[in-house]
Amino acid sequence: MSPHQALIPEPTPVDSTPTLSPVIRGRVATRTSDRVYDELVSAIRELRLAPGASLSETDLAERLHVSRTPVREALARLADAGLVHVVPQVGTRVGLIGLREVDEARFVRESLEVAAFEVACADRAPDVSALRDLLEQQEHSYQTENYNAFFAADEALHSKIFTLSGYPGAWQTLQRTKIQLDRLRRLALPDLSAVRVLIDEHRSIVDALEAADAVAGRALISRHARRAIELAPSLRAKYPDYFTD
Amino acid sequence: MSPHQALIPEPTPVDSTPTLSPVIRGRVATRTSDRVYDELVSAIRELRLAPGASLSETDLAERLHVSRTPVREALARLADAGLVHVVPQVGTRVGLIGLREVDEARFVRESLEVAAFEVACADRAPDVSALRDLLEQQEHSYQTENYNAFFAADEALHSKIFTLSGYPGAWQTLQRTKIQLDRLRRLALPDLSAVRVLIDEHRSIVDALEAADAVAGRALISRHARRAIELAPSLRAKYPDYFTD
DNA sequence: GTCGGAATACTTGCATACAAGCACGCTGGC
DNA sequence: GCCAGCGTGCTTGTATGCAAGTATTCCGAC
Repeated sequence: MSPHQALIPEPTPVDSTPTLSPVIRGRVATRTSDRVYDELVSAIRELRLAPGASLSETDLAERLHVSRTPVREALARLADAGLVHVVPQVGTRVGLIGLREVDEARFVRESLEVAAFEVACADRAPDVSALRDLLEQQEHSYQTENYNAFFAADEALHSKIFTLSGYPGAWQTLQRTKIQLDRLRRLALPDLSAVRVLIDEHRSIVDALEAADAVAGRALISRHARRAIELAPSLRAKYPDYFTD
Repeated sequence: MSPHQALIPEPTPVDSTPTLSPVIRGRVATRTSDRVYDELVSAIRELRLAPGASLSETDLAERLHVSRTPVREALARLADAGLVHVVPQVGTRVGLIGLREVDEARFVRESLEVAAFEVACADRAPDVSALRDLLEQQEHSYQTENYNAFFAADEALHSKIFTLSGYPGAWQTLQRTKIQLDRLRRLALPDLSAVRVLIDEHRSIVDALEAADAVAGRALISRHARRAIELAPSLRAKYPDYFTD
């Protein structure tokens, strides 16, 4: 039905301790609920769970080798974030990509990143060395066509700008609303020329930050934030079932 | 221990259907989990549950006449929002008012409201009649010293600005992070002169919006957003147990 | 062939039981 | 009097069972 197959994990036929796999993503996830939540969030963001896909608590529970309880708690948090929609006695499905929500997320992202950029400029000469390193990583990811690595370096760069502004928590806030945009970008992903454009824009933004040019940065970030959303129409034509107004 | 007594509800000695009270806050809350969540959120925001207060799932469950399951789901969502902190096998406490978090929330609020204001100015002559009505309500609340009514009208006014900007969802995003600020303001609440200042600032902001003066509005909103946070030091001196860095 | 109705299978919501772990207090020894 | 060690009680985490409701599907009547 889509190029992004693969539900969540393998059925995991045999395992020494099937229900206990406490270590996830480098950190110790003592709570099974958190493990399920992390798994579902990344699956939704990476489109391994397609927009509109039906979810069943019992199905997820046996796939993940846990009971329904932690699955339910994870789904409750996801529903709170708007990533899934739960209809009592009917079913649970992954939220569609709402074009209105996407534009609102764009607005929030643009507003916060511009503000963070200006603050970072106001403070003394910002240290952009870490940003330069991330640009190098992005170039390397571009040349090796490693989209996942590019995504990670992209996230890290934008996050770093908030760190430089002195408001790293704002990035956490932003990430909550940004997932809609992430799914859109992930849909448009296998586009090397688009990645080229993004990297060049990143470089311009870093240059403006190094020069503490708030005016230029504002325009650059504004345009950069609108990149993803301008792909929406063609993507909706290609994957009409994934979208809603 | 504090002027904000009252845990959550009354013990509710007798009731025809104790576990079933589906109607809450005007809307039908079919899910008990949602009812508990709404109750806890408002209790935390209104300081009926003090920062740092210990919560027990079993205690909450029997107070609300429900089982632990919906309480746990509500707490999971609250923990996701940073309002409570759950330590496995130890306990759950209401999150303290983190001064760093408060300043970050101020940054997010200021950034988004300034951006929304500018967008609202850019669009043709905005209709400020609803805002004028809300100003009248605030004046009335001021004269009758009805702080809760003022709070509601205050919220409505700021929300309305986002509606006028065309990004009403950004207000939802903002509310998530704004709760920290709300608690701070609630602590400083019984201060009539402060309310006077806030209303006057609101009026100036509405005037600037009607005149589509983005530059003036930016400065006004920026100052307005910093009002709450400048009360932090004295409040921390008064309620040291409620705060953290 | 088509339409209507009832039974069935599935979904989520809630309550309860059991398990594991930490903190505190009490008791015994020194 | 003080300290160490153990036990009890509390906490949250997870699993399971039951209830209520909806969608679907199958069967029968027309």
